[in-house]
Amino acid sequence: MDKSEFNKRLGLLIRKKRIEKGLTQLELADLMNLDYQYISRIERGLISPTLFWFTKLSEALNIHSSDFMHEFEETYD
Amino acid sequence: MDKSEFNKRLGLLIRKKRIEKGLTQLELADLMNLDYQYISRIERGLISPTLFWFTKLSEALNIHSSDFMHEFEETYD
DNA sequence: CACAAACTAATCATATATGTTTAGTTAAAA
DNA sequence: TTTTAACTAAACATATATGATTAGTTTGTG
Repeated sequence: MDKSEFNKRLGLLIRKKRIEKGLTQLELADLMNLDYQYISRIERGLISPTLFWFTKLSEALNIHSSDFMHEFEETYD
Repeated sequence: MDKSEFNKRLGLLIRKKRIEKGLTQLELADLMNLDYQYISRIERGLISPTLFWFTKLSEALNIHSSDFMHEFEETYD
């Protein structure tokens, strides 16, 4: 899978999880101490977060990053 | 955990996994189509790879990235 | 010791992630 | 329809990830 498709699929899953938790982009961004435009870019697949930020994002969504990764892997099996 | 400590712990685990698989930094880098100095920097904790490259790295090491993350989480519980 | 493979370190370049601001769009609610 | 919250989009800046080269160090092996 190329980077572009990877990022798009990742963004869709992150958006799904955020909405399931009832959070806005702004609220999620506040939990991570960064700006919500960053969340918007991730969800639209424009960027691939570093592993450090992916872990912070998982914590903010109350999901183990390993579980998050597992669910993500299932989206392209 | 701050970014610096996060990266150091991640680097140590990646190095451990690479050596368990009997790969040199160069061989691992070749599997990922990038230069081995990049692997060196990750293992020394100088950088945090993007999620995309972390996934590629996991594939090259024949480990599910979710399992990799799970083992990583255990290093700081 | 000598030799070679593996790795570190430093530097410089480029690509991409991240920070910030502003304007515009969408969707829901009054 | 008007208003507002939520979001997208685009531009610009800075920080960091990634690419590449070169020199030096470590480590194992003869």
